Amino acid sequence: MAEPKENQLMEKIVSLCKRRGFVYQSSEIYGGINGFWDYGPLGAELKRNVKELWWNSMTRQREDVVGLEATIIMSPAIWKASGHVDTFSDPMCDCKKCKKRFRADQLCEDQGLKLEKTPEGKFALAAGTKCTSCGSTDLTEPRPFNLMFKTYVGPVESEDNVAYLRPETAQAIFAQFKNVLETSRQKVPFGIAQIGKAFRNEVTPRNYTFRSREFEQMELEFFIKPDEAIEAIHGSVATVPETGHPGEPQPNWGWQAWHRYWVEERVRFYENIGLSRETLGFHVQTADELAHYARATVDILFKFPFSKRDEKGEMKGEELEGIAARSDFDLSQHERFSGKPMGIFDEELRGAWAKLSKEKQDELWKRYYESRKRYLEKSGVPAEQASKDATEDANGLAKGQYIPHVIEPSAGVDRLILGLITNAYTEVTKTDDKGKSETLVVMKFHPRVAPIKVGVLPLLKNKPELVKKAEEVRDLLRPWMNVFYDDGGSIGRRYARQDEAGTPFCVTIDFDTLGEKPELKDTVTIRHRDDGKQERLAIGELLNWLLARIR
RNA sequence: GCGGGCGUAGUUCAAUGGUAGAACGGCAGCCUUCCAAGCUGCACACGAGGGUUCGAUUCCCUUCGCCCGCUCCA
Repeated sequence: MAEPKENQLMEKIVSLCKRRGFVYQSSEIYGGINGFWDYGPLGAELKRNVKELWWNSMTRQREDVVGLEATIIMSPAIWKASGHVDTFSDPMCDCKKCKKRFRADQLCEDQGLKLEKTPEGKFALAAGTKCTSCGSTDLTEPRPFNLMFKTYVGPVESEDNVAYLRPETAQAIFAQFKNVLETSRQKVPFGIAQIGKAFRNEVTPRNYTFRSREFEQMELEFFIKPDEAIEAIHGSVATVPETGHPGEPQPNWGWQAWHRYWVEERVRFYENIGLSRETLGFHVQTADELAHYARATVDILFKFPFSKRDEKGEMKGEELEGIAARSDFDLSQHERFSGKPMGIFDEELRGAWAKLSKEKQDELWKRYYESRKRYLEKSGVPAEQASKDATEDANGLAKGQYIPHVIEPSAGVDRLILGLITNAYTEVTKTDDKGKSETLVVMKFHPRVAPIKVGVLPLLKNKPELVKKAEEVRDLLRPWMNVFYDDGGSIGRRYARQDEAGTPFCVTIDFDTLGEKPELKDTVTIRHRDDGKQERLAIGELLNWLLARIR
């Protein structure tokens, strides 16, 4: 019962987005292209506002985060180190009888067999592998399914110059970590933020712009000291409450406190742009969901109209952002694959270490050694080499050297835009004196993200004095915000148009503005989008009044 | 990628083997002293390609796209 209703809502939202110029299908005049979407005039403003708010709150308003803008195409070696070349290309095969599709490696494993590799490097199913659905052995050859978009650098298309469009922005940050550290005069703990396009050749793009093949990410990699270093310097690692914001960062925070901190910082961000806590959901990844290198991941979810309900009728929502504690995995991988040291030297740690008791030194040494050894072994380093390398790493720690750990809040911009749009969508049914009712749409965006901040409207179009004054007000506000001037049709129609665009305020220039009532000369009507209420304000106060509400 | 459904103005819909109408919206003009008022006029569509046919938007095939389910989602 609820299902068609939710689809209808989504359809209405899709129509509105097209009709008002928030979102269009990419390449529409050629029939479209699956998984790609364009933003129209209003959508482009909305998205720009969101990205600017993120960038501003993440970098400019903080002492400890700096920005980066890296290329989309990078050395393919980066994707080998990150694991994407391996994990993003699963061999798949189909059952020719019942048309089911399987991951070839899982299918073999389920039957106690092993996926084989031919000498040419192709995959082959083990003899006798059956379809787990219908039992048929008539299966297609396993075909690699690469989720990364591939291209060639240079005019010659050969395997030697294959490159990939980045499937995430994060890796560039790790790859440039040393450069940023050198040039920014930052010290751990600090972060590097980046906004940019990423590409994934999804099997099935679905749910409007939610899962698309080209999308934008806002990612922060926040580098912290390993807990063993914190303990060496401060005696112990701080514990913070499991819920709520832990407050201002403290020097004795370990990864758990930082992780907690970033989850709450991110929730604050969403609240600040109009997504209340009630519209959000949280998913704490369980041990078996976590990637092997991750210590913890909390997903921030948003309840979309297409989100499913569970058996209990509860809606969890879909992921807007994941905040992952990724240990020192990423930098370690790049150190191993590039051969370039990714560790840093911590003067404070070296000094503190020397003052520790032998017992404490041994304990911390041992713990660091174990965690490095675990990483190396899981990454395929032979046991003997792993323990040798881990010993070296632990000896390094004693001299003040370590590879920073990382907390990664990684958000999808386009998902957030869709969340803001569905969250803003409101229908208002009005009945006039004649009993005729109609449903109007009001897009209740937070003024901070609204594409148009203010509509400037002369009450009547055919009175040149009103038009002239309105144009003056428009020009007064225009350097400060996105203003929309409209003199077409009745004033009510123009209000309705701005409601659909989500414009929080409209300024109307009327005869009192011109001095019909002398005491009201040079004042205007301000009309509020969400309740239609009006107030009167002097033009001289207008700019500051608006700025206070849109910032 | 598989199965099912669907593609007609910007949007929502209608009709038809003889090349299409409406409502709303848009634009222009008139009018209009605060919430999609009114009048006049204008523009705009059969997703694409092929086939059958004297003739295809309509029937058939292919393709692209959208929706639902499966699959996938580092």
